[in-house]
Amino acid sequence: MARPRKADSPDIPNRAVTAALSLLAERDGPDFTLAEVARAVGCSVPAFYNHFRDKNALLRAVHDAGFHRLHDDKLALAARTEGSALDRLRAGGHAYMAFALENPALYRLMFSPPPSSDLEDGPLAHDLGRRCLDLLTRAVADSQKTGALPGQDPAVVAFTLWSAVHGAASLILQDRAPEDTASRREAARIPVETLMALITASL
Amino acid sequence: MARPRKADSPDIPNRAVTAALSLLAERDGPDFTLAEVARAVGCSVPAFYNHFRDKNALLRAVHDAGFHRLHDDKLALAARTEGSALDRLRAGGHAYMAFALENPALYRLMFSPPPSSDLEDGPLAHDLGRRCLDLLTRAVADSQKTGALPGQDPAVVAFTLWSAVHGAASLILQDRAPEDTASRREAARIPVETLMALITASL
DNA sequence: CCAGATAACTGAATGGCATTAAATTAATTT
DNA sequence: AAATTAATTTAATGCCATTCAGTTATCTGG
Repeated sequence: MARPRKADSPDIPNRAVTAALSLLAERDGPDFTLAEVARAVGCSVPAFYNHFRDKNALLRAVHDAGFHRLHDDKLALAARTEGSALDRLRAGGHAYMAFALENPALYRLMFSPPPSSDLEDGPLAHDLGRRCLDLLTRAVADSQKTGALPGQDPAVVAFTLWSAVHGAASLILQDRAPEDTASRREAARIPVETLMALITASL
Repeated sequence: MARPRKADSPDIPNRAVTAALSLLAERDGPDFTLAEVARAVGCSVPAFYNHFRDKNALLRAVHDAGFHRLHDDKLALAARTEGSALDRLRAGGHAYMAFALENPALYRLMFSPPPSSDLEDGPLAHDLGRRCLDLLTRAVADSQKTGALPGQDPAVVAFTLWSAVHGAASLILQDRAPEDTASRREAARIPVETLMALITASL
């Protein structure tokens, strides 16, 4: 099916994803039109359909690209940071919030996954999110070795912490943080520190 | 502007909201068409525009109705439950998760608010969510009187807890809970209990 | 009860946008 | 170089929100 294209061929799929990422970054809303993507890529709209089943397929590709970025650019970096296990947990939390605030539209897309009209749904998307969660689970397990969170299942704690930072990011991006927080950056810092305080209180 | 209508008039706005709530409950996706709403209400599509500026205005009304339900049917009830402050906190958490699981499409709409093409944006929507958050803040403050969470700002803790349950609900509705949880109900129970364990550990 | 004003309603456009269809061009194979 | 296949394009098609122009119902004051 995927006949090799001419070497200097525009490589429409990658360029479409890149263009969509740019459009998401420019606008605040998650809505761009296929015509815009096609114009940015330099092809006509129907040509797009030779590379993606439909618009949702593109959105899902962008969704996956977002998780790759989150994992590689932020979380993996934070996990490699010097310091105690709890420090890495804190760094990961702040890195996560920073990613959400820097890429609001992309973040929203990553967590309002477009309906998969495709049969092979779960595998990749699931694995990508899973890899991010695994990073977190490991940090939790390491923290437990230092005495924190005694007797808890690290996977359960990791999911709860992920829920908390995701929920906070989601609410802040909707301007639903308490109105007395001066800036989004501050609103994003507070829940992470509060969670860390809860965790250290269990020592 | 709002000329009083004939007494037996169909009261299109309320019926439209009710119809939209039904459609959201039936379908899983958040997408219904104005024609469907109009048919359920028993009027033509353009008649709809005499009562709502546009479709987003209806979505915002449904959004608000969702917060009313959440507050009145669930959270206020849980806040009145017998038991210690921590028990009420736990009951509120479970009630919140139950609401999300029972009304998935409505819940998603409540937390992906449609763009407000209306100038008077924030007040009501904000106040409704705020009232829910206030309930939670009060429960946290009461819990602190019994020695939990010493030295923390109750408003900050409340927002963090809300973030956590909202994030968990959001992830579970996307089938992003760890795949080893047997059912959604169980997946919804676990994060609330984990948070309660963290809180009681601070005693 | 009636004439005029005003609001609510309806069927028929309009227009944006995703998706398809039919036809054309380019590339690859033999 | 002819034939097969893939990639692309222009021109539909269709769904749906929104708007128009005209019509009917309701209310007001005489």
